[in-house]
Amino acid sequence: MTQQIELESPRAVTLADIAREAGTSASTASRALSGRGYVSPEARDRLLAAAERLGYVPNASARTLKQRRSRVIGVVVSDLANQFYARLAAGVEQVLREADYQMMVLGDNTEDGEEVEGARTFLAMRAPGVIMTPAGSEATELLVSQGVAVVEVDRRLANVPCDAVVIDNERGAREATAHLIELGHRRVALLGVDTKWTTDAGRLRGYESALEEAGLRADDRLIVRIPRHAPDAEARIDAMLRAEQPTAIFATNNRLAEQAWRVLRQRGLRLPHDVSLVGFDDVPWMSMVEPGITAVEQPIHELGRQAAALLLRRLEQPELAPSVVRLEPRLVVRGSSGAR
Amino acid sequence: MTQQIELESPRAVTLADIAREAGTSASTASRALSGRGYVSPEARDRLLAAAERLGYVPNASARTLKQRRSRVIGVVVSDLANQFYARLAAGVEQVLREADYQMMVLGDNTEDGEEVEGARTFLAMRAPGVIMTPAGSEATELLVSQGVAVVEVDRRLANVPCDAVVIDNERGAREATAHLIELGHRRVALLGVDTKWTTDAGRLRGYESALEEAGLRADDRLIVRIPRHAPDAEARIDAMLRAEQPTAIFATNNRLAEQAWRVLRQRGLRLPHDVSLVGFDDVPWMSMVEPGITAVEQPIHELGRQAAALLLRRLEQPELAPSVVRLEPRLVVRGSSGAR
DNA sequence: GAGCGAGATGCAATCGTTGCCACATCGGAC
DNA sequence: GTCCGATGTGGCAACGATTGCATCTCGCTC
Repeated sequence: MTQQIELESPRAVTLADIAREAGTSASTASRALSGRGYVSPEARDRLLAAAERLGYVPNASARTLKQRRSRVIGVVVSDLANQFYARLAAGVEQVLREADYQMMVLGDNTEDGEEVEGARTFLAMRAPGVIMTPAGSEATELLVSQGVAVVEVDRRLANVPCDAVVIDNERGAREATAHLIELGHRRVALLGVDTKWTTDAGRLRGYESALEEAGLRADDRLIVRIPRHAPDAEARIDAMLRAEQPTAIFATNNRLAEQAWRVLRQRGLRLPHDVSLVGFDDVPWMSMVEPGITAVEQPIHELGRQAAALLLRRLEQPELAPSVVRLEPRLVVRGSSGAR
Repeated sequence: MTQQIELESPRAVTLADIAREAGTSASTASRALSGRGYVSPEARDRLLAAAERLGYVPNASARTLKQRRSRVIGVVVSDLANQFYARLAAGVEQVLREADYQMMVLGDNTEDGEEVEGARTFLAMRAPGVIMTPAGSEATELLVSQGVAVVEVDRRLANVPCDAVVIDNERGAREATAHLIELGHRRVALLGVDTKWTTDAGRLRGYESALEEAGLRADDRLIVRIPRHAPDAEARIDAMLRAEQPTAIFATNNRLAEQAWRVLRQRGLRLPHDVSLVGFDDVPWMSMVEPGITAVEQPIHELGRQAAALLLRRLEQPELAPSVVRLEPRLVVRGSSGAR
């Protein structure tokens, strides 16, 4: 209870301290603790004991400075509060941790400049690699030009060669749309994001190709592209519903699905009786609401794990040709999609 | 298209490089870029231009090594994939970013040792401060003993004095329980976590005191304490429901609420007709299911923001007495709680 | 015209770790 | 008895930014 708290933070224990304690030089201490180079068993034991006794914690900055690269992997996601990105980050962390790397997350690259800012931060820290869900190509290019390994995940935007892990968006969207068409729907609205991301493009393509296969024409008025963070997203969805009277909606991400769902509820429209709804990206609430929401399930955790694994592989073999891993989504049919 | 990619990563630009470029010494370059000390306007301009031209990125490790502290704040949360922690981290990041600090998240301190491991990582990086939702007291104590500022958030576990930001759990739980009692419930079950965390203790206390105020006795058989990550959580809840036939359930976190909800649905029990349900921590699905779940809403984002703000304050004024900020929760009544 | 302080700059040391190099020792091979 | 390779160890110079101190030049004051 009368525990004495040191107000002056004691200067941290250094290699020199434990070397002195064990009666060796700092070089030998370094070798003993890092396991590189020759050290006699006796010296090693003494040094390890001394390190333990003094509570030695190696100074990461000094090591990074000397070795010119750290063990911190940068991770940039668009929005940590969105379950998609949070689960992705969790997957990445698992694998990195096993390989004894640290993960440094920047959780919000919504504003364009921030992403480049983040890249600069990772350069400053001499991170050997960065994993990101890119918002633009600039950051990736900067990093790659400085010799940092980059893995793009979920979408691809870079104009320079780099590894990537993505979902087969086109196929997922095609299956979702085909499912609605099979149920008899002919007026299927698409809610998309107004970006140049490959996710959106792929999902749009899948939608269009499903229509085409069924001999239907895509109708531009049924396609709503909403900017990220648009405050009037729900109003736009509502307006389209009123104007176009689609019999089904395909929402291409979990946010849009939620917004569409809220609009439908507010309007008193019944799922699937009045309108059918299919989402892309299955999140927990979709299996909890009544009826459940039919959705394209993505292996998000695996997406993160693979991205980390790919990055680690590249760090070991920098000369490898860039590879793109494509993971398959899966349509989960629930009650929100019904026959017309 | 024929873009040449440098395979040998060019050694990064250093202060010495831009000093040479501008015809000054490295010292002057340092002063110009950091804004500390005298530099003539002309020299400054030349140096800034040179830095810009060469794409200078300061080496964070060198700076940290020399200054003996970094600008990285460690953040440790229990489970990034849980919306509670993800939103907390998002709040923290916002404030840190404004103050030009980096956030380093460790997203999973479920296993006891990992937390201490994380603390060691932050020590190695010479992080000036750490924010965490502690799982044990060891990590905090280690950090504090080494002069690192620590803010505990959501719960308090340390045996050493440190700042904290918490929710008034007792009050939230009391209100939730009182609400059920007012509706006529006499057999209110409590689903808690089997830990020594102050969150659980506070919520349990609130529950008990509400019962007491109403002249009721807490019945141990109605109190289920489930270990974190117990695989049989739903089975236990189910067993208690069958054995004790409570008329209402108070689930003290969002996971337990979800699990209870699933059990009720599976059993075909109707909310609130057969059983009432109130949760602690309002997450999106609770307002989406039908009926909506009555829940104690916590200002999570604010919790994160305050924790970061408190940490920043302490970094500026290390001598300040530790303070504990208590934020107020709010009961949101929805359809899942009804009259007995 | 001596003295002083503000303005501006560079030198050199330092932060803690690593790794190259030189040196020492010893057993064994020729 | 050399010579050699395998072991072990310590010295020393980096890595790149910062900073206390010394230095130097002005412009002023008295």
